[in-house]
Amino acid sequence: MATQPVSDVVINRLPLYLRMLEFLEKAGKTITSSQELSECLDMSSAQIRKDLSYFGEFGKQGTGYNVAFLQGQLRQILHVDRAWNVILVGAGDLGRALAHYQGFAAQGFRLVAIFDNAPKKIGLTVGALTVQGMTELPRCVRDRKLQIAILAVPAVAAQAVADELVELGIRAILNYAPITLSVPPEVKVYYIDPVVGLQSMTYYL
Amino acid sequence: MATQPVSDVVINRLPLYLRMLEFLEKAGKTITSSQELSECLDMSSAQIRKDLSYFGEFGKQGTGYNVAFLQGQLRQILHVDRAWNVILVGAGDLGRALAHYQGFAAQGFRLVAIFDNAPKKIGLTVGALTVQGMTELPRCVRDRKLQIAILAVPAVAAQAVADELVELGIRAILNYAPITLSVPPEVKVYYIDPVVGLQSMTYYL
DNA sequence: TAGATTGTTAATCGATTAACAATC
DNA sequence: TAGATTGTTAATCGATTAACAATC
Repeated sequence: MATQPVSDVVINRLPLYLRMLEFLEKAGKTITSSQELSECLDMSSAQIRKDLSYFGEFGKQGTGYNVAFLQGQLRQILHVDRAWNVILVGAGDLGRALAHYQGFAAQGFRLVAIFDNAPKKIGLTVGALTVQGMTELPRCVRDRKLQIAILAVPAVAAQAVADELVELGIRAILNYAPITLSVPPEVKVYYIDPVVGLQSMTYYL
Repeated sequence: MATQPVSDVVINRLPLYLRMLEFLEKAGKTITSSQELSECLDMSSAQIRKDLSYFGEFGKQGTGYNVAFLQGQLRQILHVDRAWNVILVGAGDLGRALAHYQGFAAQGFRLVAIFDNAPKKIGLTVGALTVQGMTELPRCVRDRKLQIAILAVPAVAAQAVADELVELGIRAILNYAPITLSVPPEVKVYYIDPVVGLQSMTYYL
């Protein structure tokens, strides 16, 4: 319940709680409990209560949690009670698919620019945006003080692009390139590699 | 070094080791060490040695690991020393992008069919495949004894589709739908939700 | 009130790491 | 041989859980 450093593993679960609360709200629920959440999320109720307790007291004994209230609290904690501008680097198949994905904007992540270094791709229209050359990237990031980037370039190019992004002030990278990036500790990287997921699962087959 | 149950957290790191070994091999390295791997992957060398030790002794004191040999061993352990056939359910923007992604086949995951329930989408050509209706799904999975599915349908449809896949014998689901699925314990689910990644990172901004 | 559920503690469980003998 | 690095142990560290007083 105090402001002590909270571990990564706890932080990574908060978005799952938030997502479930949105789901319950859509289903018309106004109240829930750590027990109900734990069943839906397949974890223990003690874990949910403990995770939340790092940030405050959000429930009522005997009753549980108000769905809308806890949602609001989680948004504040995660800093998603505001919109974030995001750039996308890489306009290949994956990059263009990500640019079309509605789920980002639906959660307050607004794609404001797309970059690629291939002359063929520069100038292409992707959704509401036009692909810009990498030379335009520094001004865009600096002028708009952007902090979040999505990286969807080939593995061989990823580290160099990451270096540039970090240099420009980017603090969070959603990395789709199948490579572990080397970045300073103050920069966060979240890795998405479907092949890693498949290879983990085949172990059990 | 024995065949005891190895924890999920260890299994999930093995694909990262494999990926790094492929990278080192491409870079012309024939030998590496737990130290070198640990620096590239940003973890401790002791952890890497311990993880590998659950499965055997793959290195040589004083020398390190043969890159090609360790790669082969990891492939065997993860059961990716063979090709796997995979189906994709959902032919929206995301599904079609995944169908075009070359990275699956490059690692031995062959997409053999795509399904969707929207009449508009059925019959569309996506890469080398034609979108089939969901009514065709049972026969495909059963006849080919498929075990792996990629789920790229809207959140509201995901649980119902997952139930059907499990019923048909699917044992591993790569889930792109932003929802926690309820499946029996013998079925593995790997979750990919970029919004969850972004929301975890904004906590630190 | 009786019943239910929180927030928190202490115990347990599991994962990581430091250190080093073995040995290439 | 001297130097290097593994595989493994034991210690440390951190995360999860069981349990319950507090209280709505």
